[in-house]
Amino acid sequence: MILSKSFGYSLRSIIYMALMSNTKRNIQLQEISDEISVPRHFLGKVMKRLAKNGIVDSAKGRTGGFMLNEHTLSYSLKDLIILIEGDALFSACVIGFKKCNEKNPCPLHHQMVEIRKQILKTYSETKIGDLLIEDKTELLKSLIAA
Amino acid sequence: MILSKSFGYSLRSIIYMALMSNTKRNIQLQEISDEISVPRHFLGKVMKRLAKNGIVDSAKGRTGGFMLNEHTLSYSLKDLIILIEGDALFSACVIGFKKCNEKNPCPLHHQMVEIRKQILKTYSETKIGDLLIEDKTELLKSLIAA
DNA sequence: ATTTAAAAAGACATACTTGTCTTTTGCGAG
DNA sequence: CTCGCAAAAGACAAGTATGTCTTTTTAAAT
Repeated sequence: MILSKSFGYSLRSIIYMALMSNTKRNIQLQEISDEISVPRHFLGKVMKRLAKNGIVDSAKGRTGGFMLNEHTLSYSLKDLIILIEGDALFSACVIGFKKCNEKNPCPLHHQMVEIRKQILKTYSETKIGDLLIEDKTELLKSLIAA
Repeated sequence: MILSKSFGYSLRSIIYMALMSNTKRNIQLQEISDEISVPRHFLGKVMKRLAKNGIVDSAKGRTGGFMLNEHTLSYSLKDLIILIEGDALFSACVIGFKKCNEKNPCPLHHQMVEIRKQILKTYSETKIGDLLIEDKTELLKSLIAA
């Protein structure tokens, strides 16, 4: 798969929270993992990472949980991917050359430059909030169906 | 990394063999792994797979080794990637939806369709032989430098 | 203050990719 | 025919992503 499961879980969780944030302030891990059908404790680690890096907020204690903040939906896919996967997807040579660049290109370098240009453009321009389509019911259904 | 090490090793080996096929008929695993600096036995498994699937030929015994065949350089990057990595890169939903398609798209579906269109085009149109640039010395140097 | 319930943290298990080592098989050289 | 050397094959280890379980920390509710 192009992107990791951790990334998929992150994105689905944030979208789920965005859909629910009208009705509730805090959303618990249990609810998210139940609703989008992902392993609870593994998701916990992923969410912790999002929280530590300010993508979402979190609160401990009795009425604790996770919540979006004013920036969450403004982060781009690229931001989220780099946080979860690192930047190898955008920078590392696809066939593992340590020093692969314009002056010392690997045999695939020129092809990859073009591909990455488009990937980077799409992932940079697409904000998480852009994924919130009009039909909320349909969006929720697709989140759960995964 | 977008593509696996196995794929990188495959491609580098084939290109190395292409560069050497003027002077020798068979090239041994030992030589390839020495020259392009990859783990010998791991490369053995990769080459075995290439041989089993007809991408290259192989011969056992005293003067054995690997050799290109008349089709090797005509295979596309896509052929090689699918053989080594499977087709998930081209088909699987990037955030893991089991049933992700036009009618039931994941939130990233439309963005990914465009990206994959270009990836598929580039990987399909690029034959392994297309990577054999004019300057053989430069090409060999880049193979070894990885 | 005590209890309760949540995230945070950490130990451990599983699956897959990558890497190492040894044994088996097969073919050409002598 | 026998020997040597190559690929082929298989057992095993390391590293990483993923998944499970338990303990610790923290804050609200009572």
